[in-house]
Amino acid sequence: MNADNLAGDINASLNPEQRTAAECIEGPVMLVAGAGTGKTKTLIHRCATMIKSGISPINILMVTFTNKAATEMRERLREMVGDSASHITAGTFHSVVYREMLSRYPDSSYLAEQGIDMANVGIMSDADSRKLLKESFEELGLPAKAYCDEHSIGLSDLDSQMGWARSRGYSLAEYRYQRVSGNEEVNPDFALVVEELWELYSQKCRAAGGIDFDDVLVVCAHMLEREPTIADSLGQRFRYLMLDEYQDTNPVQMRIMDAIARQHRNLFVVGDEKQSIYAFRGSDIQVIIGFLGRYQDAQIINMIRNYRSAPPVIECANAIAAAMNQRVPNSDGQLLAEAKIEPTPVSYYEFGNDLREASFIAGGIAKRLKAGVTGKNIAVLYRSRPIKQELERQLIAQGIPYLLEGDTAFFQRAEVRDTVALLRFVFQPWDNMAALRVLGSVSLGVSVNKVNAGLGQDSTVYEFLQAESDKRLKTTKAGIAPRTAAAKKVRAFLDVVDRTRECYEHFDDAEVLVKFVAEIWRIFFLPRVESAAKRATASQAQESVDLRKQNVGFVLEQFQEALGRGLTAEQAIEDLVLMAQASPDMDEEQDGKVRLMTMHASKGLEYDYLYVMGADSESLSAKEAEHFNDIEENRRLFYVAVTRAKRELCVTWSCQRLQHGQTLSTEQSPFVAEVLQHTGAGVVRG
DNA sequence: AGGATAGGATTTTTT
DNA sequence: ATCCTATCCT
Ligand SMILES: Nc1ncnc2c1ncn2[C@@H]1O[C@H](COP(=O)(O)OP(=O)(O)OP(=O)(O)O)[C@@H](O)[C@H]1O
Ligand SMILES: [Mg+2]
Repeated sequence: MNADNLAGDINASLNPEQRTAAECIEGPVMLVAGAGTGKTKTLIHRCATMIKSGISPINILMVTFTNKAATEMRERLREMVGDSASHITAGTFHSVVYREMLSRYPDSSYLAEQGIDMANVGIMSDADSRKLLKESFEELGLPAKAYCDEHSIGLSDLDSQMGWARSRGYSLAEYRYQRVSGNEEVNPDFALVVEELWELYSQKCRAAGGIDFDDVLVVCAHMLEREPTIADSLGQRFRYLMLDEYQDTNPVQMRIMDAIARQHRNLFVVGDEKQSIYAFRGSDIQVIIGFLGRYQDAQIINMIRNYRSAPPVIECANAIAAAMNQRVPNSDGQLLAEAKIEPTPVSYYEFGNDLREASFIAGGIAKRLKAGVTGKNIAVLYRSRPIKQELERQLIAQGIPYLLEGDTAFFQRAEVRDTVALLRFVFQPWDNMAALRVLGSVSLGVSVNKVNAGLGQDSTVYEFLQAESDKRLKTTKAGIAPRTAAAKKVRAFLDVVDRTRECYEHFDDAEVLVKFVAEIWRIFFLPRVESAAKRATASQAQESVDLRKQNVGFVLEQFQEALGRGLTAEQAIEDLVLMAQASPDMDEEQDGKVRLMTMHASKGLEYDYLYVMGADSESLSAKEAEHFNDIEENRRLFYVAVTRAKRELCVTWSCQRLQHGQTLSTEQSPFVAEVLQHTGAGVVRG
């Protein structure tokens, strides 16, 4: 079949390299190119080309870095090919692996061996796993504790080691093996403590009926490698694999994709090694750098034409790229400016303190808005969230509407987590984590400590509560004694929980179901919220109760909406846990709001007017110079940040700023210095 | 059950 | 400096 005839018109807006990539659909292909060269655009066109040429969308798997990116892909694809776009599988590694891989092969012998029964296991939220990890840490044996004290090792050190090992695909057994077999990379005493923690933690996860985010991927990788028939069956379903942001893939994710592509080898990856910025979370730049080694017949397509940014921005980006040391071979990493945008020089501003810096930026934004620029076309990027504090104050003071992109505060709120826990408890009574959280937030006369003390192995909190609800008063009279007060309360609670679940099992009415859950919350959770609010001042109190009610209502609305889309209750809960759901301010009018986000969160996005703030030597450099990669990664982060700009770019920093209540003296970031030297640009002192 | 208080953390993420 | 949490106390 000739792709040109069928797809020629849809790819008319592509340049020759992009077209080659979009129309080369068999075999391994890597599209590796700098920022703004149209990688993501090409990916979407390639998908559209395949569908137009007769490939069934159900055979296409597209993996993106965030849920939001997946939604946007599907949306843009729909514009090109219509409703068949909704039949492709698009999502993050975690959601795709959990839903389409682990859940689809519950009879896998590997899963059975690992004691994972997909019918009674749920994906655990980050907060849940952190809680279990902390408990495990406290239960470490005395020698381990002594070792930690002596070497001032904290939970975070052990956690990041565990995270690193699992991002590399190690199971506990394999991690232990590499210590026993004398791998020198990790201190064996340290590794021993990690193993002990890991063991305790896995037991707790199993007892809680939870599988954590890391394990979703590790377990899947092992399952596919141990049972190639499963990998091949997935390969038959997903005949075409596509991955965006390949530079931030970790080795387990790589193994999963390689396993599925084993037979057909139709693997299309897209990325830019100069934008690899998630190593702290296990991503490995070597995955993209080593692609050609793993697929020696792969077609490699490079692109250097940037269609996003004005020439001065490109000059700045090129200067940063020129200083990089970890590069894909056969390219100098330099971009050519193709966008027809009137050039405005990049400006670099140094301020005496963070206050002046913030008010300069707020003032600049106000000017642009006045000139008619829409808020959503302006963004401010920073390395870490505290950097933006002063700016937020200024924006509020000046009445400039803004939006924190990538903010998850909503899902961290107590009442939101309570509501999710309640949903989990209602529809997955075996979920002990959820049950315990519910128990801690309602007043049933049964404390969490009591349950923990009385809970036997292999029994659920639900069963424990059932037993509690049948406790009788001691009585000398014959006949059945009445229930204790606590037992009555527990009984009442379980009754309504059971009735709700039965309603779900027997009727298909999401609205009634959600009304039931809302009612449970009102009866059992609200009183505690109200009494807590009483202690605050009267006006604040009512506001906070109302806000909480609203938030609970919002979560339930999302849940109902997910059920309405045909998802099961379990899947709708997964959506909430994976935070694939919207947060409440998403249905407000957003276009007028200026965007504030971390540099990490800005990956893949673009804005007409861009401020990169806090570009100082403390935030944006390598503090621990012994880690060569940290320098490289921070430089890449700066590269990602500046390459978001379309028209104008302004880089700012201040010589003094407040950190943890103390004044911190800083100077310009070394990466800024590199750019200034390379481009000959000057600094304005504001 | 709920309040007070001491102690700890305080990049980057949302999967 | 400030916020959060765990723990102890009432
Ligand atoms: N051939 C082209 N002609 C005109 N505009 C293009 C072309 N290719 C891409 N663009 C535009 O350039 C911009 C950047 O494209 P895209 O986001 O796909 O780049 P990218 O390589 O994925 O960038 P990043 O590395 O930042 O993710 C978009 O606005 C896109 O519409
Ligand atoms: Mg992109």
